[in-house]
Parts: sequence; C-alpha cells; structure tokens
Amino acid sequence: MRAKKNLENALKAIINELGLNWSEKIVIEPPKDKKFGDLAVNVALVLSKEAQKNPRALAELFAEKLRAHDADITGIEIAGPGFLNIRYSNAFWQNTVPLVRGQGASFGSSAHGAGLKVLLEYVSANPTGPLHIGHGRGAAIGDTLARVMRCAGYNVHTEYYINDAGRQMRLLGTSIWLRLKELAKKPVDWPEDWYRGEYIIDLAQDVMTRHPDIFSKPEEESVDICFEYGVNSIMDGIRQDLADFRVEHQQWFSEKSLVAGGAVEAAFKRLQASGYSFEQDGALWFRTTELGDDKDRVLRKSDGYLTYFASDIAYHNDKYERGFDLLIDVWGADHHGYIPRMRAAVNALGRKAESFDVVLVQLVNLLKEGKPVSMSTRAGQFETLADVLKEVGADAARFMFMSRKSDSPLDFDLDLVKQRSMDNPVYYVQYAHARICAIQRKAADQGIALPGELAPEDLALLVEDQELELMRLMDRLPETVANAAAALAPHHISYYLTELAGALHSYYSAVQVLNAPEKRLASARLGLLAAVAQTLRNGLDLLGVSAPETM
RNA sequence: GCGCCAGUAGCUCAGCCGGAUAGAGCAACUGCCUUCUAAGCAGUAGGCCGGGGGUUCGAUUCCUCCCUGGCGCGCCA
Repeated sequence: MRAKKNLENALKAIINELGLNWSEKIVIEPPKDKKFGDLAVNVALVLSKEAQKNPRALAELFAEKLRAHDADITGIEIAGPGFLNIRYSNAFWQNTVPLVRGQGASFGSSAHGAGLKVLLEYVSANPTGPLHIGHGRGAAIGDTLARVMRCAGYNVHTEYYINDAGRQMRLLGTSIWLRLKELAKKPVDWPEDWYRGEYIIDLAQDVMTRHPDIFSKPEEESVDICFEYGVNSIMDGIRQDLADFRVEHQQWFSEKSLVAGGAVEAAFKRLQASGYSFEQDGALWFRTTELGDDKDRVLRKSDGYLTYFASDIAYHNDKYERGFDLLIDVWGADHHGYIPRMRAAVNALGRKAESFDVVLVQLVNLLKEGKPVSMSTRAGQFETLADVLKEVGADAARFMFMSRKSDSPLDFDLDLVKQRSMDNPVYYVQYAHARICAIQRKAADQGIALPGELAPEDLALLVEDQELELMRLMDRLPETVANAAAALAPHHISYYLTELAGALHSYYSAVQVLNAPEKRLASARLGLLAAVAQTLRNGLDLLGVSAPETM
C-alpha cells in the first residue's frame, strides 16, 4: 500500500507538471514476474491514442523524473509498450516491519470506503429448518465481507431478515400440527406440501410436552401454537449454528414486525405515487416490466395475502430510510431471477441503481467420499451446517468457503476438508503462523528477547531475497483488503494469505533465525517474523479463522 | 424458448475495469529431515485460456454468434 501510494503520488505530480491528465486506468500493480521489479505501471495510458503508438520517449521522460522525485526508487526499467518497472530500495521495504508492528491488529485497514454506510444482509434463511451447508457458504461470505469492508473503512451494519410471515410459515405450523396428531395416534390427512424432516417430529414432541391440552383447543389456535413454537425454536437453533460458525449479525429483522408496523402499506403508497402499481384480477400488481423486468409482479394476491416480494420491497425501503447509502444482499444463486424485479423496486422507490448490489452465491455440492449428499429441506434429507462443523471445524469450513469466488459452484468434500494437507490450504496458512510462534517460544527459552522497535541499522541487516519478499507482501495487505471490499470479493484474502504463508515457509527453509551468524541479525529476524505473524493473524481474522500458536 | 453463472495444465481453481514469457495447489517425476515444527522447502514436466468472428498497436480479459455444464423463469418464499 505504501509502495503503491508512493508511486501513485509521484506519478500524479509528474503528470500534473507535464500538463497531462491522470487516468483512472493507470494501474499500479506487482509485476507478473518478480524479476521485473517491485511494481509495474503503464504510463502510456496518459497519452492520446496516436501517441500511444510510440510511448518509449514518454516512458523515458517519466523514468528520469521519477528518479529525481523519489529517492526510494532505486531502479527503473523501461519495458514493453510504456511499461515502467520500478524497484524500491531495501530501506523502503524494511520500513514495513516497524509499520506493521506499530499498527498491530489494525494493520491492513484503510480509509478506502470513506465511511460509506453499508447495510449487508446475509443468510436470511427461512426459519423452516436448520441451516444446511449452502447457507453456510452464504454465511461465511457475508460475515467475511462485513469484516473486510469494515477493515477497508466502510461503515457496515449486518442483518438477518427473518421471513416469519407468509405461506411457508403457515406450512411449518401445519407440518408440526400434523406430526403432533400423528404422535397422538389421530388420523392424519397428509397434504402434498409439507416439511417432512425429522426435526419436525422433535418439535411436535416438544409442543406436546408444553401444551398437553392442545387437542382441546380449536384447530386454528393449535396450528398457531405449533407455528410460534416452531419458529422460535428453529431460530434459536439458527442463531446457535451461526454463533458456532463465528458468523455475526448485528440485527435480526422480522418480516412480521415490518408488516405489523405498516411499512408495507407505506411502500405501496410510494409505488402508487410513482405510478407503477395497478389492480387486476383482484390483485395488486407492480409494473416492473417498465423497469427492466420481463414480467409484471404481484404485490397483494387476490386472496388478500402479501407476496414475499411486497414485504421485501418494504424491507429495502426501510433500509434506505434508515440512511444507508449502499445495500448489499447475499443471495443463493437460485434467486438470481429475483434481481431484475428488486432492481425495478429500487428504481421505483427513487433510489440510485448503484445503491443496491447483490452477491450471488452458487451452490455447494456436499460430497462424502466423492459422492454427493442430498440437501433438500423438504425431503428432510440433508447434512446440516451444524453436522458439518462438528465434523471439520469452523476454521477449515470457513477457509474452504473462501477458496473460490462466490459465483462459481463449490464442491465441498468432507473428507478433503478434514485432511491435514495442502489439499486444504487452511493448514498451510495456520502452520506458517504456528511455525513463527515456535521460533518465538524457542527464542524465549534461549533468553533471546523479541526486540522492540528495530534501529535502522538493524533493519538494514534484513537483505535476503526471502526477507524482502515478505516485506513486499506485507505491504500489500491494505490494498488487498481495499480491493476485496470494493469488488465484494472476500476470497482475495485467502489467496493473499496462501501467498504470504508460502513466502514464510520458503524463508523458514532457507534462512536460520535463531542460529543466525550474529545476535543482532537474529534479533532483526525475530522482529521481521513478529510482523509477519501479525499480518497472518490480521488476515486470518478477516476470514474468521483462528491463528493457532501450535499445531 | 428466454435469462443468469460457469468453461483456463491430467484434477480443483486464481487471474479478467485490455498490456510483458497466462499463475497456484493437488496428482506425476528429481532432490532435501544430526540445525528454529517435513502439516514444509528446492526443482522438472505439464496450456489452440471451450470454438468461430469482431473492436484494438495489443484480447484469457471487451462485443457478437455458436457449443457444453449448472441454476432460474409462480397470485411460492
């Protein structure tokens, strides 16, 4: 980050001096191959198209000015069409060590998000059964994204929307009630649509214990009792599962409360005012086709019940009215068809299109010994998130979920995730941290103290290739976090960590720390390792993964 | 039929707001444990970046058409 910012500022000054225009297209990044230098930039982009055909002269001019501008730049190579390969001095990189150690747990953070108020909604699974592995992926992505965005300077609020109104909920109440009747050996007429899972029987049993007199009440009231108990009990389970997975929501937002509070009617009025709603066949419709959807959508059905869409519009309207600048929803990819109508709603509510974004999370294929495991809730046959966590642990599961971008399907092989090998990069990264801790313990045993702030002449001893590589990588954490936040792509963090861990392992094998030829060198290296451990911890913490001291 | 997502090394995947010789892990092969944890390291080999066309000085990246796979297309949520 420091390197990138430095170079960017220098380039801006020079471009300004030359009377040219800075272009957002000017990307400063690590070169594809380390032998090219520390950073690469293409300055040809500030030129007109015509001039870009011969960018060499300009590149030379920039090179000359950069050398004069920044004493930390020790090497500039002109390559390719307008490429400058920049090399920073060792001293520049060595300063990363005190920087990281000075910032400690906050190293990696930046002001990139400028305090933008973001509402991040994730999981929001219907309380009709326990969370399964697919919900787990959404949970891991949502929670990690929240951590990453906060670290990048966004003001993030996280929510779980509880769909405790509507048809599926009536179905839950009925399902429990029918199981209850079955338990009481009463005749049962099974409908086509009901929840068959074993947990429904458990719930029915609980209701029976708590309400022994339930059969003496009117059936409607009994179903209500079943529903109330079922929702609360299942939500308690969901909260517990998420807590075990280290997934946090700051707020649990009830759809029922939204409807009861009149928010839906208020949203309807807004749509009416903008002229997008109409009545037809006894139902209230929203003309989403005028806003890019392929069909108009029903808001209130002819039977008087609200659609899910209706209360969802009200919910999003409520989010805006609470003052959020950006709404991000994490959805399962099977809901992607829902996006156009939600965008239509955002538009009709008079909000900017960019203020609403969706992170689509593709399916998880749960595998056991290479064979798929079914996860249908209604068929009552699924591997719950809780079961998976019990089997592989939260660390391995969270890292696995962060090992792919969200919109590609993920095979989650239980046997693989349990494996303690490089098939399973979480151990690779954690092991790097544990190795540093082992050295630190050994140092303490030998009476070698972890140095405080290293003097410049001590830092200057850190000149091995692997040492400089570690410093360059550490310097990249803040921009990696900022990029991951801006792109809503939290998986970048796990790739970064794997790279940093690789550099550490490489260093560990090549260079002796405690057995270094000189005491001062050993001490300097301990200082470096303390910084690397800090960086690993900070990165792992963004993923919600622990950084063990021994393994 | 329409829409969304994907197609990159034998396998699992990064990269994609256009830029250098396309990267990583696994699997394969060769080496490295009397030295701080071998859950590791060093190295070799492995690619019409699904296919055709287009835009461009330059395309894995953008546009378009095809092919293949997944997922959606309710007065369900």
